[in-house]
Amino acid sequence: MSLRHALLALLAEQPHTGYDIGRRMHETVGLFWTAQHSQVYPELAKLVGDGLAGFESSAGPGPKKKKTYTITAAGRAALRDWLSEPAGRRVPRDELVLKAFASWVGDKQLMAEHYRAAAEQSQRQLATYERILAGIGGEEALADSQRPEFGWYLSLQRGITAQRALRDWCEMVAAQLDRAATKD
Amino acid sequence: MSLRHALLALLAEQPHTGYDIGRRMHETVGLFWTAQHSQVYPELAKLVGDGLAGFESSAGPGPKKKKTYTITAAGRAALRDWLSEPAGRRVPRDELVLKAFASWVGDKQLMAEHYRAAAEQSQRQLATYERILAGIGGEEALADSQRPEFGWYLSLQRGITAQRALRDWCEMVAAQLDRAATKD
DNA sequence: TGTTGCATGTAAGGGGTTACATGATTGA
DNA sequence: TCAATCATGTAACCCCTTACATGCAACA
Repeated sequence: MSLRHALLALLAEQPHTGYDIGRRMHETVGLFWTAQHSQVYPELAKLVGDGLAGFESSAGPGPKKKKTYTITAAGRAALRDWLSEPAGRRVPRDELVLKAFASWVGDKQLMAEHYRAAAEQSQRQLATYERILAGIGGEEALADSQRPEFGWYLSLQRGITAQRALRDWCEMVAAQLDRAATKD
Repeated sequence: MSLRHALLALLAEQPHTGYDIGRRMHETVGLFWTAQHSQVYPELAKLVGDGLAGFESSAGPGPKKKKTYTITAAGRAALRDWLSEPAGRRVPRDELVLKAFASWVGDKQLMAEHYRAAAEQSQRQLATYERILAGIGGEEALADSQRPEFGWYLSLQRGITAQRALRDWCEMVAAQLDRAATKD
């Protein structure tokens, strides 16, 4: 139910092609939502069917025409309505936590390495987010709450603080698993 | 693919009924994985089919017999194998972040209230985790890495630090939205 | 010549949620 | 008497991932 709102949010900023949306979701802000292009294309078609988006066709590089989608007034209104409702909380499903929960059964040495690797990956992701944040001007992005940068700042902050917490936890787990491995 | 390992992890601790597993997942450690009973029952049956679990029937309160599932040696081995593989990272899908991203379009005052409410809910969840942690003896749980409490400690720490980060971020967002609302 | 990027779609299958269905015991 | 708790299962549907399918342009 939220993918359509993610699309509307991106279209509210500026017109996009389906390909563009899929790419942006994966490259830059995989922090708030992601979708495969196979999911994006049908959903964009539905948005048009519901009058929430429109598109313009132009010559594409492949056999199919390139479609550039734009949000409509109705789309903007739908987005505002959705923003007025409280967000639905869904339970987290994280394999890292699940494996930590079961770690008393497993090989401590081996698992410690995995958590150290996870901490490093988290660190890299963190660096990416910080680079993007610097790119939009850091705290200056908060100056005008009517501009997209305001939203970027808030969601990037979430990505940064969440990755920091994840990285620190992974390092703690790795340390505890190491300690347990050497004690045996 | 991970639900079966979540079930194995719970069965490794002690025998459970399907109902029991569903309840525990929702009440206590909804922090690492959750599942509806409609998903748990068929998966337990599959585990038995694969020789990873066994069960004993006894008289139940309803029309059906009560089944108490136990992990087998093969189940324990499968769990250990799975723990030796690195965890698959999946992208987070969080409506709170998505709405923050789009907040420049929405009603700031209204949204600020939602984020404050989310912060409070997060605070309550945090308190629950801390209570459970105290129940298993806090850091003493780390003493023996061969006992389930070791895993409980690690995963509860994840829940606690993640909820703290979420709560703080929600409060920051609420404050920024408030500031934006009064400036208009 | 082979790979990457741009660009759009369909199909199959897995995982998960919600709803349907049954029924005894205990406590308010 | 009504609701909650224990207890097990099935069915329909939605969301998402992976794979299939096409094809031009630019670059190495």
